[in-house]
Amino acid sequence: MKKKQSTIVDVAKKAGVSTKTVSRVINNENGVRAQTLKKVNLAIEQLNYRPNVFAQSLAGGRTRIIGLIYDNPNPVYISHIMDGVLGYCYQKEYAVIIHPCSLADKDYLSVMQQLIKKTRLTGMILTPPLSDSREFLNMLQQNEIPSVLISPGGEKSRSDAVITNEYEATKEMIRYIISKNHQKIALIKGHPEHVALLKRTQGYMDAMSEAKLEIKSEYVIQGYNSYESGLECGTQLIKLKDKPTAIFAANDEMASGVMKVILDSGYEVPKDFSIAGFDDTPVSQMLNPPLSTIKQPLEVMGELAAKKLIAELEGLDFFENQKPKSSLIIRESILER
Amino acid sequence: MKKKQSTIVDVAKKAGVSTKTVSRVINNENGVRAQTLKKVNLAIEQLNYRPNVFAQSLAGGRTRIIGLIYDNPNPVYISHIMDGVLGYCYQKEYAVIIHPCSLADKDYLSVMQQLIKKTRLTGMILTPPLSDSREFLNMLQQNEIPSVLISPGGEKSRSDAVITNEYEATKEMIRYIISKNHQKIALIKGHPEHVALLKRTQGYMDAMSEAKLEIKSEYVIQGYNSYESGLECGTQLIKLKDKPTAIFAANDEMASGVMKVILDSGYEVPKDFSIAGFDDTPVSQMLNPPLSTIKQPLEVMGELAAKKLIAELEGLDFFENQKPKSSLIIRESILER
DNA sequence: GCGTTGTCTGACAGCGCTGTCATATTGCTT
DNA sequence: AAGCAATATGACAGCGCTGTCAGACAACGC
Repeated sequence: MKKKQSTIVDVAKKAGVSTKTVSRVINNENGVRAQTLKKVNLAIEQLNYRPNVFAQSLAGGRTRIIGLIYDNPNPVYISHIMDGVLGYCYQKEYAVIIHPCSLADKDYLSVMQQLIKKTRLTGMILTPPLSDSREFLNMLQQNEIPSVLISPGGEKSRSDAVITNEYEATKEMIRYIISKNHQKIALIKGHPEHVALLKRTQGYMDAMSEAKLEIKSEYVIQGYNSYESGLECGTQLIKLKDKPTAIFAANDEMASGVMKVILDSGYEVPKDFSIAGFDDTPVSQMLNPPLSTIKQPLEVMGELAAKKLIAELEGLDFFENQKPKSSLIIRESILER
Repeated sequence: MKKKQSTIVDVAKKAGVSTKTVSRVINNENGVRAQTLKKVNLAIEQLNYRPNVFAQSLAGGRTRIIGLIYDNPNPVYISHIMDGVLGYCYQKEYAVIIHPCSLADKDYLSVMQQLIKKTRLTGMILTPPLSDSREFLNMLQQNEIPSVLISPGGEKSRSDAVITNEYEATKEMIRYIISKNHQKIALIKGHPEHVALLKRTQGYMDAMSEAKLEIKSEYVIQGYNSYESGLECGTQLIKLKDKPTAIFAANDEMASGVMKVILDSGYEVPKDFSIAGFDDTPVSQMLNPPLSTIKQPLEVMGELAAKKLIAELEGLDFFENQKPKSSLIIRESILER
């Protein structure tokens, strides 16, 4: 006795309507009388009916597949985002195609275009730094693929973006450091091509100005997001005559590089230098001393992105006015002077 | 002028055969004359034809979707496995559904069963510790879902598993430590429910025996894979009268916990204690001192798993007799005595 | 009451492919 | 050369759904 999945025909029969009407119901089309709606929904429930996605896609010419595209060397980052996206999509019966994409690859655009053709996906979620590639966005527009951007750096806020209070959080962190009587605070900037990280820079700048602290140009160093880059920047910093007493790095990797250099040079953290990072990667907890950092609610952000995208795909309005909040994680790497 | 995707009918016309024959060609069915095969393939190429997966699934009743299921707190681990799986599946035009699954969840089995029904996937790849759940495997068998297991701990080698030389690699690491004149080497065992990690334990045991070194029972401690667990185990170890001089932990998290405790207690690494871990998580490089560890070729393993699964799904024989090799990463956490 | 909108609902074709089964073709045997 | 099995190919229905369009029905004004 095989339990076969029931089909739209079964539901139609049971409800005493045509299959088309059932179709209308499952697609939330309007123009179905309330009474009919109820009948159909009842039948659906009783039969535990679930539309066959493949038939839907075949007939409708529109799939329920969205792409999650990333070019991020940090697996922890995307894996959390992913959790959020997957959770919501699963419940909404959308499939997710996860795909890497390297901006460094000359013809990444055509690769992506192929992906779209091949998988026939109907929407995309882009993580930084992809979310700042104008070309990419244009390509999507040309292909009529709706998209949602996670933490785009760009100008003004757009409805199709998920952003957090990175700027404010950074500011708060710098303020916290200042409150510990630090005045000479250095900044290691994020990769110049990751526009999103500019907000971190901006947060630093503004917090410093607010406190009327001088921003010495030699305290602001261009980093490139990697541990190695942190190593280099740290080296520069400790060579300075007038050394900073605290260092904020735009991500944890760089912060841990800086810490390493400092420790290796015989200085102590946080006694000689206080350090803070950004991201709350697992490393930050395990560093010695544990690193103070900023944690973004990545899973929530992923979920929100999925919500926005699916709402758009289904032609629904979507308002979620609160933006996910990052929070300070204070550990032992910052000391009061 | 819209460029429509060409269909099987177009190909059939162009090649002067029936659609069914084209279908046979794209599915590698046998019973097609070489000459016909060539004609059809030519037409496919010329039209840049690509079968519509949805139509295939609808008509054939068999999807080309496989599931990658994980219950692993380490995002880095799965993300590398994932890269391997995705890469191969993309090229073979299989879709991958990635889904978490918690053994701790009482009814994870029915959740998984629902997933299968809902997504109609036809094959699964399981990562540890899922790959050791007998129940899970039974359930899959009952649902006739072929599967491939990554690093199952169990008994003998099975054709549907991807394994590495964890045992040998651990042994090698212990031998290396011994070669640095250590005799008192402690082991922090992996989570008892992760059968796969037993191989690490076994590697330690055998390397010690081979070297005719005593395995003091107080040197062998049960860990639970987390950083916190490492903290505890480390505490136990340094309280010992007769302290070990080297400590091998079954993963990097625990190793870093141990290191933290040691450092906090005023001892030095590697001067007082040498330490080694397993996994080569990003942390291991950033620790201070950097941790010696063992790196598994996770991406290769993921790819291999996908290869095996797809081969099975398509009824092909698959022989790949070499198993992916783990390698020692020697950093500064081990010192010659 | 009747016509006239406007609102619901259903019949039906067809999305692109594969399974079944019948038919055509080939190769081999004698 | 005829006969037969083995092999290769094709016709056709149908997978489960949605789009189109026409028909049924309700509501409304006069």
